[in-house]
Amino acid sequence: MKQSAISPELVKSIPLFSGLTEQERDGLLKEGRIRSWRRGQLLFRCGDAVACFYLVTAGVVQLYRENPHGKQKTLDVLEPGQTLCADEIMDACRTHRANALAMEDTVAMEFTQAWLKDAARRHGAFALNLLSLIAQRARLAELEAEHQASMSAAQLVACFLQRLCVLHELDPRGFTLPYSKTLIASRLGMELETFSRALAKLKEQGITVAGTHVIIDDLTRIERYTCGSCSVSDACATHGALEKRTQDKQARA
Amino acid sequence: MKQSAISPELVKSIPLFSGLTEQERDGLLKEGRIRSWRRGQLLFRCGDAVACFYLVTAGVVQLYRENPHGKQKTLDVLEPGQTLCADEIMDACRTHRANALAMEDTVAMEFTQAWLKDAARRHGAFALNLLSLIAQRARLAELEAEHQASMSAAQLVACFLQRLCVLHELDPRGFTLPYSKTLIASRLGMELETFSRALAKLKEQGITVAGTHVIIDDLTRIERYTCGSCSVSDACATHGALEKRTQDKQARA
DNA sequence: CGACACTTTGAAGACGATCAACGCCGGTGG
DNA sequence: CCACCGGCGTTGATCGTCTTCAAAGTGTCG
Repeated sequence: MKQSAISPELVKSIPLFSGLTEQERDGLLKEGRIRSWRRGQLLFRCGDAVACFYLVTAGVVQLYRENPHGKQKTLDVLEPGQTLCADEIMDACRTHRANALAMEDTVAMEFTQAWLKDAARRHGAFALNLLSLIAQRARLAELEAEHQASMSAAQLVACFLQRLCVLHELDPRGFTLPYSKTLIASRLGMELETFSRALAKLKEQGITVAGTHVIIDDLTRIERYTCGSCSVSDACATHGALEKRTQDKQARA
Repeated sequence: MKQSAISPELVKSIPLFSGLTEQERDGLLKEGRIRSWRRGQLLFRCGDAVACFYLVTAGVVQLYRENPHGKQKTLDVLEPGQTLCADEIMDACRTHRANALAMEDTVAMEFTQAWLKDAARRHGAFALNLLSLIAQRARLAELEAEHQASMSAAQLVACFLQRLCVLHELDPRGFTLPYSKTLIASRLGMELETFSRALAKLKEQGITVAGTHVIIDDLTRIERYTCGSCSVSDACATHGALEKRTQDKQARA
């Protein structure tokens, strides 16, 4: 196999394979099958039997679910280097819990379930990497759930924008939203109208949004969020600030 | 070590060790240290450095967190045979994300982090069991988050009671709540008052609660919840029923 | 009996969802 | 070139649900 679908740099940057020798890694990788999807196609559908483990090598994949009323909630947006279905395979549950949609033309490597389990069984390092991956995803999901429960819409949006800024290495003094507002609202689990109104409130907080252009005044304490923390307010600078403001407002009234 | 803190039956029922030989299992277990806590003591505190992996062998442990306003949210209630901190150890995060409180006099085996990682590295079966454990916990947490977001308080309570009934093998035609209402409300992420009012609404739904005594009329579709599913309404019998009722009511008005 | 923890009930308020209307823009077709 | 349309986002008004604060009820245990 002369030509690979995945660039050497991308391979090296994937934590799942760290600690393996190049031979081990390439041996594992060559068992994958390369597949492509056009923008708008589904990689799999919620309720389908879980069949494969995926490693995205190009494009963007949206994971979303619809609840009984037809409302869509976006769970995640995956970019090259990220993986799908590790948890669904390890978990006893046999069906997909979400839809996976190619938001752009997408290429991914596809592996069998047995491949994933064998790799974990055979290579101790791989098993630990996989454990770490799943545990981290679980922690983030947990943190997010706590945020949803304890923060207002405006606080959630502020958190999201700060995090976006850090994770995508955007300049806080001025950047363009990488996703549509509809998608972001869905990702944050709120209605588009609520999101829109939240943006207005943020102007007073030092976050200015006009169209798709964003300016964040104070990004000082942002690292705390990214690494997670015990207290939610510690974890999110803007959360604390807004909190205090709200209390002040109540005190005035 | 003649006397063990853990009964042979309990050991055999722990999925984490399945697929290992008895020698392997006992070899692993004997590296654990037996510790006890009195009712009301903390096993560890939110923010502490993660130090150990625990296997509860007697008693009850409450995992909870407090948010910035001092509100407590109960994350889980652990009983003998269950484990603590697997995810926190595998995850890169180095501090506990919750408090662990002994709700009764409690005994647990304590293992080092290195023990857990070595066990996963050395024993393929153990690694897969651990992956399965963490993935399942993550899935349940995700399901719960979705429930929180899409169901009313009454629906959440109904789900909880049904699940309680199944998991604790209680007789739906009449059983006593194993926890205080305050604890359950905290577990469900709602205020005690909201919980109390929700119970009243459930009377019309075939779930009668008087004091700590509960009667559930229809438990027919309960298994669907336990095994999880794509659609939330599929996953929770009462959710669907209440949903329809609400829509009917709106249609009438 | 009285103290205390736990629970219930009432009334008010905050917040987000929902419905509806409108503005903005890019594309398509006449 | 213009008219029309559809997707996207904003804004206003209303409504239901949960939280909050307050008060009263229930039970147990000394």
